[in-house]
Amino acid sequence: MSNKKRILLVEDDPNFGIILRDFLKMNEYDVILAKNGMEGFEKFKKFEFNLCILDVMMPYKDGFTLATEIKAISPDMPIIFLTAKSMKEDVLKGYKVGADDYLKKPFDSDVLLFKIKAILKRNKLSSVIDTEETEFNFSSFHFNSKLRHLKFKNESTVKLSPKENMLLKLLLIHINDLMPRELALTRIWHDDNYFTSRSMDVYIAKLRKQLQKDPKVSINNIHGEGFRLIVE
Amino acid sequence: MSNKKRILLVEDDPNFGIILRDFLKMNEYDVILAKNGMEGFEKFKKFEFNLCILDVMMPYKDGFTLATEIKAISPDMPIIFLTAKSMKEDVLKGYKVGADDYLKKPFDSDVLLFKIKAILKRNKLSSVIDTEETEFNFSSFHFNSKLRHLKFKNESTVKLSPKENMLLKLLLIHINDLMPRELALTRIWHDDNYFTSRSMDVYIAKLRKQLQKDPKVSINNIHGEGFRLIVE
DNA sequence: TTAGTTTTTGATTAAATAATAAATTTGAAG
DNA sequence: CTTCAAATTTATTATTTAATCAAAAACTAA
Repeated sequence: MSNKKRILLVEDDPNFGIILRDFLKMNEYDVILAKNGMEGFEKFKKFEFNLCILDVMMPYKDGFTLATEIKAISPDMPIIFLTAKSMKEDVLKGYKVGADDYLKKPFDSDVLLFKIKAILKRNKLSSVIDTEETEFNFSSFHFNSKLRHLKFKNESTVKLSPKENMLLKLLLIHINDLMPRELALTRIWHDDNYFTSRSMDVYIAKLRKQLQKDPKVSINNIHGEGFRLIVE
Repeated sequence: MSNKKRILLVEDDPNFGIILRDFLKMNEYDVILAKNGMEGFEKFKKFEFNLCILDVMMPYKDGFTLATEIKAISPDMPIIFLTAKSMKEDVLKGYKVGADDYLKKPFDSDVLLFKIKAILKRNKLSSVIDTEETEFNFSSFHFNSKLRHLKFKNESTVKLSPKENMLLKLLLIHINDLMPRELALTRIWHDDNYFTSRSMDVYIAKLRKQLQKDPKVSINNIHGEGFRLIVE
């Protein structure tokens, strides 16, 4: 499992975009590149990111508009803008939209790396007190996703691995409803291929082993679609 | 009582310093102006601030040195550097020292206001996990983090080293809950790499040795996440 | 300076987690 | 009913993270 930080890079100049993507990859980041605001927003919704680097001037949808849409979904998503211009209006507009930082092209790549590091560092810390739901009760189970603990009735607590934990959480968010395969694969494995799909099946099996303690709880497969956590 | 945010402004050019101070005051900030690094550090120790704005090039003590001293006392104090130069080395040095942002003179005052606003906003959150508490009682232990004393029942008091002390305090703030590795590494070691992480493990072992006196107290690892001080 | 303490470093071992492979079973479509 | 893709399961291997230990280095106070 890689716990590299994940960056969404949206840049319409293909040459610059690809070289920047490769540079960031060399520095231990997982990077998804999109070539305009439209595509960037699709990628943003599909995968999970720790940081977005957005070019300001792009066809179809500019960086500011995209940033606004991203912030509507994830208000705390850190955003760095890249721009050729450095006009006051643009800088201010960027800060209004909630930019964490600003880089004027051409920029020094080491400076970019430091900005990324600094921003990710403070975001990690603020997540300590984040408001995300961590406690779930369903049937006779109690589940704490921060501590990765699953407890059945008054039996001793079972520790879940990170992947088991995330998968159970995703299933619970969709409780009694379809949790699409694709969703888990893109959110947890950040990829959707034969092997990650097999891997996910292994984890479904592991969760089933835990959940079968309670006859009222089960994970159903919906052939070709995904899974459903059923609680009577 | 005024709940204005308090800013320490350190700037050696008196004309520029005074006009900047007045501009910030007009914008509802309480500003203390110091005219060099030496005086800035005195003022910093004397008063309490929410943000520091430091000129880089100053006589007696430059901005970087001052920032380092400030960070030694208040690791989370937000700092904005002002500089005439915008050389790569300076920018990088600033980020290494822990700058939150950087402004090249001459800068636009509205941009500065936005940066201040953005930085104070995100720092408000992280201050939630700051605590002034110095006395902790847990199970049969009594811990005084100011004196760095740990006492078990009526055994003689054990003196903790500074690092042991800070680590125990962080664990206690998160008692029975996850204390993320990264939190301790950034708060105590100010860096997050292989070696600081090893060092932290050594200190966890040292604390465990002390805490094992009480069977009701233990430090659990949560693989890949951090540690948990458990008190039954 | 020196002795004592604290901290870092680096190697080694152990434990936890994840990926992969393969054999088998299930389900849907024609 | 047959066939093929999808899902399940178990076993094995690989990777990542943590614990431990001891020596070296850095620091501190007399």
